[in-house]
Amino acid sequence: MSTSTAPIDAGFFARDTRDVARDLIGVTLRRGDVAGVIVETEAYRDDPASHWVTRPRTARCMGETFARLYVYRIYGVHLCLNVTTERGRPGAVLIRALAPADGLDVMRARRPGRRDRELAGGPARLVVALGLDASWNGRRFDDGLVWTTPRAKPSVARGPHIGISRATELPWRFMDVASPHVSRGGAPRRARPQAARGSA
DNA sequence: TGGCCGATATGCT
DNA sequence: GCATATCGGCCAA
Repeated sequence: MSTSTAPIDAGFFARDTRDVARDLIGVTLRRGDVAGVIVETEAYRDDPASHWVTRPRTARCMGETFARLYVYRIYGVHLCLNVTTERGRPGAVLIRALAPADGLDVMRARRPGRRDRELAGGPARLVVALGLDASWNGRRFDDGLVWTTPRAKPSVARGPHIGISRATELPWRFMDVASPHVSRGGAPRRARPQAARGSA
């Protein structure tokens, strides 16, 4: 069965980062035979937690490009996948979780001994599940990856950033309310997610 | 040049 | 729930 149709074009990313992060929920991300539905994202622009501020050299692409992959290493071992956004302003969207949709056997081979929910439910996990590495940094978003919009938009909730120590009050984390594949057990505890129609 | 910290994941208490 | 692995980038000296 096909749950996705139209491919995303580069102009999709040349918009307000929060709108891009919200609209990426439900999008299918495919690399070869492996695919997953994006169920959780985070938006970063020029807030104090953004790499545009904390790692200006490596995150230079946030300000100079849109629709390019930004892959960085964290805590020595893990890689995270972002896509740069906005024309003429710094911005990037962190892909935080996928719901596995195709190529489950390949994902299991890449992450042996993991439950299906843990295959791609986390920023570093989905990088492993898709078989990406640091060499993907700087590529065009569609160089080796296919992004397709959902036939029907899922219900999107918003909540605060997680995993960071600054600017945690910004409600720039977006997630599919119906998906059990979001990281950190789903809805945030301290601030309950709210409807995310319209950016703020 | 040294030291500190991080947009994480995992294992142990 | 909390400590820790592990390393590149960044800032202070």
